[in-house]
Amino acid sequence: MNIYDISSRAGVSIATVSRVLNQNPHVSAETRERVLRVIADSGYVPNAFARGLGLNTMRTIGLLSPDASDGYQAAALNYLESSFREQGYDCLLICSGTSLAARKAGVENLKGRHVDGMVLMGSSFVGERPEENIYLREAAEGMPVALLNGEFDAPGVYSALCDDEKAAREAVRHLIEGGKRRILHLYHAMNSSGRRKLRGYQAALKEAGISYDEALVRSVEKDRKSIDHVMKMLRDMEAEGTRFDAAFCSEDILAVGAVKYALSRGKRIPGDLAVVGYNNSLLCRCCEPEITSVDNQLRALCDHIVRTMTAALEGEAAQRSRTFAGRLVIRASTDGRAGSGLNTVKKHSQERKDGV
Amino acid sequence: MNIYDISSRAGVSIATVSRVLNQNPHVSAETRERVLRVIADSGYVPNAFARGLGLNTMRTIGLLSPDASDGYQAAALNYLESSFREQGYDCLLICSGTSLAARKAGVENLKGRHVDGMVLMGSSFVGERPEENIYLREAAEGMPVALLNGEFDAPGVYSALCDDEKAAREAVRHLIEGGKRRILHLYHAMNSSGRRKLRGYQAALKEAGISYDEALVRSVEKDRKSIDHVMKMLRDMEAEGTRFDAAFCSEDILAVGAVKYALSRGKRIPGDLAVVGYNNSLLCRCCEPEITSVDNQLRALCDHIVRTMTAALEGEAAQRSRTFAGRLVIRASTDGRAGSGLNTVKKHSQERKDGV
DNA sequence: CAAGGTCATGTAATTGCTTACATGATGGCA
DNA sequence: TGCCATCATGTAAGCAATTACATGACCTTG
Repeated sequence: MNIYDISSRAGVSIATVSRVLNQNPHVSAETRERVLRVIADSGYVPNAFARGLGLNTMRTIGLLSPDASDGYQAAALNYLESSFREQGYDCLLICSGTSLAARKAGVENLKGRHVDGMVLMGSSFVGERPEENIYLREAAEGMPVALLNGEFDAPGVYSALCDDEKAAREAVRHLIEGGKRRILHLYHAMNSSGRRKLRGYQAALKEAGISYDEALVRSVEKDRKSIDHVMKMLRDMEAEGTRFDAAFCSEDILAVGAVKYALSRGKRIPGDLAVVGYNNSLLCRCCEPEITSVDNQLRALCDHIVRTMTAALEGEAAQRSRTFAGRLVIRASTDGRAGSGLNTVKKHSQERKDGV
Repeated sequence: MNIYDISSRAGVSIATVSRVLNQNPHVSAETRERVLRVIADSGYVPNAFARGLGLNTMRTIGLLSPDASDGYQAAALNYLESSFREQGYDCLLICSGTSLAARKAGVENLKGRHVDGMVLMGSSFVGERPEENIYLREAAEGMPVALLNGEFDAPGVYSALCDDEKAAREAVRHLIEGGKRRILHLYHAMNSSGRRKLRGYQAALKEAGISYDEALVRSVEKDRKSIDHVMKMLRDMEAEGTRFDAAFCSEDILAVGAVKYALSRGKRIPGDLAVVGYNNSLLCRCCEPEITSVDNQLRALCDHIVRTMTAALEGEAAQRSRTFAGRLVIRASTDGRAGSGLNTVKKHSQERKDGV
């Protein structure tokens, strides 16, 4: 069943059928109706590949997620896909895994698929070494590339990110204001966002006159075992004589581990150990006490990416990069007075704008 | 840059270039190498649309997820995509939303895209009314359709599902063995899986000689507000004089709400209120006490779907439907002795096989 | 040495659309 | 009435691959 079948059944040429399919106004109402009836009767669906070949686009965006099962990326995925579809673009998904080689293969896969643009999710796409920035060739060749939570200044590369440094500084400052001095920083990856968080952590310590102690900064894998890993690590640290009274974590799941550790040792929260997470995911509400966390404005980041990507695809000028301020959502893990459901939003700092 | 450019630069015909691209053995080693070098130098990438037009496939599977931000569907998505890609299929993602109209539009979108097959995620795709089974036309027209956690007996429809009825019966039996008699059933959707769970709940009550009380069966929206909704609902129920000593929930997030309710009222868990969730998601481990939950073998379901889908696409015979047994993972919310990390697996029932 | 087989390579048809350009009908207006 | 603008419609040339079939070189073998 193709456009020729429809044209002969309707007694018109294929050009007319095509016009009907594409809402071209140069068709009489009568003819249009007849063609539409034939199409409906026959269950004809235009061949998308042929259309793509002629137009050189199938209106597809590639989404590359190192780990779509992660709550944060899943939420982003869901929101990005819906938004792009609203704009008439469908999304091809690649869950690459986190290794550089796998992510690179993902980018090449998307290129081979001739997607119109691609969105790379997560801060691991901005590397310090040039070979880590695996999308630059594609961007240079004219395919718009958007980074969610990463920033790279190059033509064709668009990005939206949270001001993690500032958010981290505020989070750690909040712990210090609660009287904490020995503050752990548990992180899961020292990628671009991880580096920004670390800088914020260090800045907050510095402004409070607390010296930076490398022994308090530890990395933990982020997966289903993270809770147990964190518990074990903190137990070992205390056994070795390392003291701490708070934890600033780069991910909510690590914060859950810290809370569970405190509970397992009979420590009071936040009295003996105050805990801050990052991403303000569902997990924060599930813990008891509930966990203070940084909301990094995922919706706003995604909105910006969809806007700039569609603008770029339609040849309009688009702001290359935009930074959004995080919000510290204060809960019981840092504030004994905070009851369930009565979350306080600490800061709502102004947005900063960059690029064009 | 197309196959003609490559062929003229390499001094061969387009057929030879095509042969090199497709690993056709009828090319001399020397020629092959020359062509590959030209391709590498020029950065040529074959046009996927033209290829798709000729072959009438772009090796794409459509994944339709009503809500990809849900932890369960996200995990399925991630695993399905990786597995399909290993088999040489890329995935087009549609996050439709849950309404029937939206899901139907999603199916039609995928059909228009000419995907090779589609996977519909979630039990809402099996309806009691015929018009709810929105994929039957596509299946009849020859596109394989796979249902994750749903079952429908028709040619071209493949499915993998958890024996929710049995799993629910075991879960409720476990509560009864713990001495509970007034067992709530909190559910989020009365779709095919919801109906199976309800039947299991009723069966367990019946075999224990406990009469079924409709007042204990309540529905709750599943979203970020679910915790608060459940808390409020249970508070109201108790205020109205409804008594209960356990809760069997169709989703982990609802179980979290039940646990939080108990904590907020100073009730002991599991003494005053025992709680069972469903899906064995990360949330179960975050709560304190940790939550007993049904693991419905997502990996196995996904594996079966990938296997049958690829078999169907390659024209091989494939088992149409397969049911997997759930596993009850016992934690502290039903068993005071269960410590963190020391989870017990209650049952590991045999699998049942159906269809061909 | 001729016939025939093997193998690398080329030619050209095919896939199903979009669209620039051609055509022809109709109607208004001088 | 004749000319031209307008508009519906048709013709045919792309788009960039795959692949059936043709060709011709070379080798084997009777």
